[in-house]
Amino acid sequence: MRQSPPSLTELTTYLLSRTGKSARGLLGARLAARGLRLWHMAVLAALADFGPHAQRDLADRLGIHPSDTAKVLEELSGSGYVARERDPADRRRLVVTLTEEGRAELAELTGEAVRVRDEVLAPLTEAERAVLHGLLARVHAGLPRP
Amino acid sequence: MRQSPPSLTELTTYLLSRTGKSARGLLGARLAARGLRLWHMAVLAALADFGPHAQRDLADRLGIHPSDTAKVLEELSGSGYVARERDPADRRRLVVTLTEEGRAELAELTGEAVRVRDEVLAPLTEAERAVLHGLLARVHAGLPRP
DNA sequence: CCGATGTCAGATCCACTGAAATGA
DNA sequence: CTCATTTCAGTGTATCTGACATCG
Repeated sequence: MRQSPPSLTELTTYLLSRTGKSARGLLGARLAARGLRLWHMAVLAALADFGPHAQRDLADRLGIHPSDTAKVLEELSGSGYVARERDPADRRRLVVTLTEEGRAELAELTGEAVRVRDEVLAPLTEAERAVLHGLLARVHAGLPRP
Repeated sequence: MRQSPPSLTELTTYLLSRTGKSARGLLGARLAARGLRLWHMAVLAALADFGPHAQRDLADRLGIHPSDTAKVLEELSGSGYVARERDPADRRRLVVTLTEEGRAELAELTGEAVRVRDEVLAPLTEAERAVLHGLLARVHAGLPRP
């Protein structure tokens, strides 16, 4: 009686939506336990990978609405994960930098994401997980900008 | 500048979440153009696959909150896609049946889902899409019931 | 441009009503 | 047979979230 309708499970669109929602929900719950949400992690990752950003550039890169970046950064700053400083070359700009605490926290969050992956992908072998990851990476790279 | 942080794209959890959100968003937009949402499609699919249901059984199967099924069914009934009748054996129960119009509409919606799939999975070959579908189906089958 | 606040829609969930079945 | 309990459908409320608009 708990079986999903085959009319839906035949649709890759549906499977993507469902599995994605589970992954999102599980990771979100673990971040929430640390007082963070998904955007916080995305910001930390962007700073770790690409170095300091102006706020606007962060918003552009991640697709966050510019109105919402201030709050996210305010919270990250309050926890000491990022620092905001004036750009000495252009003193109008606020440059956001990842702190050591922020880098350490990102490592923790990455560990949580890995645990969520292991949970969600439990039915798959290691080799299958790698195949899935490769396919999803190509799909993701081809997605239209939001 | 629009590149996603590798720290995130290395995480299958993130890719699942992102691609899933795209799929959900694209399909949701197409359903919205027809005045429907994802739950409406799920209900039509369940009725097509498993035959008439009492409302409560529909809610159980799909994981919809029972409070929300009434509104979804009201809307589907208003469009003539489902019919509701009292169960003569238990007059509390409303038995929901898919109409011919509902079956036709479900076929249309399925077509939309296929077009969304082709759009999202554009970077993959046919064979790769089949592999992805098979992996996702196993992942989906292993997900805990919400 | 930056930051803060407000709004709006969507989803989920809980509490309650009223009708009907069930069983001690 | 009666009465308390349970089940079902339906309504409304509350909360949370994400995305966007407005204003200083």
